[in-house]
Amino acid sequence: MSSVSETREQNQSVNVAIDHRKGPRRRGDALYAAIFEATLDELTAVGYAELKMEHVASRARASKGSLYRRWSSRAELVADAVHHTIPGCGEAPDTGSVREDILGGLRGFAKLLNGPSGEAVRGLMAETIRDPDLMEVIRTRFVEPGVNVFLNVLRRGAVRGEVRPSALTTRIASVAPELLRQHFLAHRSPVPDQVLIEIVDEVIMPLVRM
Amino acid sequence: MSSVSETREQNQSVNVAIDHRKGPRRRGDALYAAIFEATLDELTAVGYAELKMEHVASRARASKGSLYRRWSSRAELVADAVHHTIPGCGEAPDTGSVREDILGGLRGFAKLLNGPSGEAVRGLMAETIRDPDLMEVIRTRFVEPGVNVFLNVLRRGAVRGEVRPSALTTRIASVAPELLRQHFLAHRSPVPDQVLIEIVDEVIMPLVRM
DNA sequence: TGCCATCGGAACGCCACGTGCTCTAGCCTG
DNA sequence: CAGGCTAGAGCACGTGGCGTTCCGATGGCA
Repeated sequence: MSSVSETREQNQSVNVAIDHRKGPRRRGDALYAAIFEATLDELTAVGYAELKMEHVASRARASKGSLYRRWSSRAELVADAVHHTIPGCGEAPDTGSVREDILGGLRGFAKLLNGPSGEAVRGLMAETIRDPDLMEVIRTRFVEPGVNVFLNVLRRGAVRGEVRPSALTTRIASVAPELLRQHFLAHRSPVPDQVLIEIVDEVIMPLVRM
Repeated sequence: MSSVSETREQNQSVNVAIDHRKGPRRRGDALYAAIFEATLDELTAVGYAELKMEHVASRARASKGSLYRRWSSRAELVADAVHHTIPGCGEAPDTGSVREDILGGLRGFAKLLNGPSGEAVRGLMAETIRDPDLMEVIRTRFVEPGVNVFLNVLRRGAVRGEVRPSALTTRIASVAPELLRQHFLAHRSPVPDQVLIEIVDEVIMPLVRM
C-alpha cells in the first residue's frame, strides 16, 4: 500500500528502469492475479465510483490494452476480481438455534459488505442501471446464494419445530438478506451489528414462529 | 481571432431561424417548468443513465448555463424534477382492512416506480454512490415518507385489534417498502402486482398478526 | 536459436462535462 | 417612454476518462 502517486511520477518522468518493456513481464495467471490485486487495492483506496481503468492498470504495472483484452468494462473487471477473491458466498453456522444461525449468516454477509467487497458490490449495484446483463451476473453470484443459505437455516429450524413449515419459502428466506442489502445501500457502511440484531428479533423471528 | 468571428458569422447567417437569442425567451417559473418537463421527457426517452445535460437543455430550448445556474449536477436536477412532478408521496387508503390498506399503499408506490419517476429513482439510487449527500435527499424525499404511510396503516390496524401492538415499529413499517424497493432495483420494471400480493400475504400479514 | 503470441507504453479520437464569453430579450426604474 | 440591468441563448473552450490502435520489446515454445 505504498504511495501510488510516487510510482506514477517516476513512470512519467525520469526512472527508465521501470519501463517494463525492458523489465520482467508477466503473462497468464500471474498477470490476472496482479490485476485482481490492483483492482481490490484501488477499490479500498478510492472506492468504486472513482476507480479508473487507467489507475488499475498503472497500479498493476500493466497496460490498459491488457485489461480491455480481458474485460470489456470496469464492471466486469470488478465483478471478476471480487468473485475471485471471496472464498465462498458464506455459509450460516449450525448452532441448533434458528436465531443464532440467521444472525450468524447475516454477520457473515455484513463482514463481506463492510470490506472492500462491499464497496465493489455497492458500485456494481449502481452499474446494473447501465447494463441489465450485469444485473443477472450480480444476482447469480451474490444474491441467490445468500437466499439459499437462509432457506437451509429455516429448513433445519422447521425440522426442530422452531419454524412453521409454511415459512419455508424463497420469499421469506430472502427477507433477511434483502433488508440487510437495503440498509447497506441506504446508509454508508459499516453496517452496525445492532441493525442485524433488529432484523432478526423484530422481523425474522416473529415472521417464522410457529 | 478573425477566423472565429467568421465562423460565428456563418453560423448566424445559416441558422437565423433557430437562433433563440432573437426569439421569445422565458424566465422564472416558465423556464423552470419547461426544464422539468424536458427532464422527464428525456428520462422516459433514454433513461437516467443516458440522460445528458446538453440534451435536456436542447429539448427545453434552454442553455446549459441556465441549467448549471440552478442545479450543480444531473442528480439534483432529476431529483427536483421528479419531486416537483409527483403530487404527494402517496397515501394508503383507509379501507378498514390492514391487508387492503398495505396492498393499496404498495400499489401506489409501484405505480410511481413503474413510470418515469421510477427510472429517475433507479438512477438516483445509483448516483448516491458518488454523492453521499444526495443519499440524504433521497431518504428524506422518497424513503421516509413511505415508512410513515405504512406506520399509520399499522396503527389503525392495532386500534381495530388486527395488528399486535409490538409490531408498531419503524423497522416493521419499513419492511414492505424495502422489499418493494429491493425488487424494483434487482429486476427491471414494471413490478408485477403478484409480487406486491406476495409481500403482503407471505411477509407482512404473518409478521404483524396478533 | 528463431518464431510469434502477448505484453507495456504512448498516442489518438471521442464524448460529455462544466465554464466563460458575447449578444440579446425582457423587466423595472426613473 | 427611454435607458439600464438582470438573466437567458448560443457558442467555444479546456479537461478528463474512455476505449482503440500502433509500435517496440519480451518470454515461452518448438
